[in-house]
Amino acid sequence: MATPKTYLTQQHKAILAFVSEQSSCFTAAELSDALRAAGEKVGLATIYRQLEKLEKSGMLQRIATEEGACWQRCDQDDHDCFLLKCEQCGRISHVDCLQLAPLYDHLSSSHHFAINPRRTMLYGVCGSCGEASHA
Amino acid sequence: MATPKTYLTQQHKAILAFVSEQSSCFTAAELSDALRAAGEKVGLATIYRQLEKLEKSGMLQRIATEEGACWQRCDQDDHDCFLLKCEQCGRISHVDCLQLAPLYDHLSSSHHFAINPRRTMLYGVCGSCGEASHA
DNA sequence: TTGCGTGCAAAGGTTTTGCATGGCA
DNA sequence: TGCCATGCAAAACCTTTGCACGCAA
Repeated sequence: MATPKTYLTQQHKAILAFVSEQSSCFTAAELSDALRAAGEKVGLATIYRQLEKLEKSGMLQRIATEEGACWQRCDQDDHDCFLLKCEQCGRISHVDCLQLAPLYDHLSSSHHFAINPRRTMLYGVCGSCGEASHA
Repeated sequence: MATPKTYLTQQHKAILAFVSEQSSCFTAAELSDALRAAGEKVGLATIYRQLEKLEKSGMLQRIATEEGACWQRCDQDDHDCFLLKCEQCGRISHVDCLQLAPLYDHLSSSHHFAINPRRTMLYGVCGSCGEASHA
C-alpha cells in the first residue's frame, strides 16, 4: 500500500500547482494552455500520464463529457458535491448541498446503487440560460 | 415547425426498427453490428447522420460516456427516468422513480438549474458489484 | 548510477466531413 | 426529374503508446 516511488519533477510540480488552484473541473487542453501561459513546457503525453497518476492516487477524478474528458479534485469533505453542466452555455457549476443526501439514500436503499458524485455530471439548463430563453 | 422533408430509405427504416426495440441506450457500434447481423448494410457515416437527425427530431438523446457516446430513446412518459452506470461492470440500468422528483424540485428552486434526466448518467456501483466487493 | 519521467512522433479509436453516386418521392 | 440520403475515404479530434533520452534520488 506504500505510495509508489515518485520523482518530483518540474512538470509534476507545475501540474500540481495548477490542479491545486482549480475549484471546478478542467480539461487536459486547459491544463496544457495554462502551463504554456505560465512558461512551463509540458508535453501533452506527460499531462495525460500525470492526470492518470493523480487519478489513481485518488487526488483527481476523471469525468466524461460531451466534448471530451475533464478532471476534478477529490476533496475529502466534498461528499455532497455534484457537478451541473448547462446544455446551453456549457458552463459547469457546483452544487454542494446536503439536500442531495436523500437522493443517495433512496438510490442506495431502493435501487441498490451506490452513487459516486465525483464522477457524475448532471445536465440541464442553468439559471442564466433559463431566464434568457424565457425572455 | 413542419418536419423537414425526409425520405424513407431502406437504411432509415432499418435504423428506426432497431431503435424502437431498444429499452436502454446503445452505441453507434452496437447499432452498426446489429444492422450487419440483420443483413442490413449501412455505413457508419449514415448511422451517425441518422442518429443526429433522430436526436434533432427529439426521438433520441445523445449521452456522453467514458467509452464514447450512446443514445437513448426519449419517450414522452419517461419524465422521471435516470440512467445509472456501474463503474465496475459497466452495465447501464434505468431508474424510473417518482422519488427523484424532490431532487428536480430542489435543484430548480434552490440552484436555478433545470435538470435534463435524459442526458444525465449517474455513476456509481450497482447492487451486484457492491455485494461482490463486500464478499 | 538507477530507473522513473519526459518528449516526440506515431498509432489508436471515435466521430465528422467532402464528394460523387444512388434512390425516394 | 429533383434533391435528399448514402457510401467511401479522408480528415479531424482526443487520447494512448513506443522508444530513446533526461533527470531526480
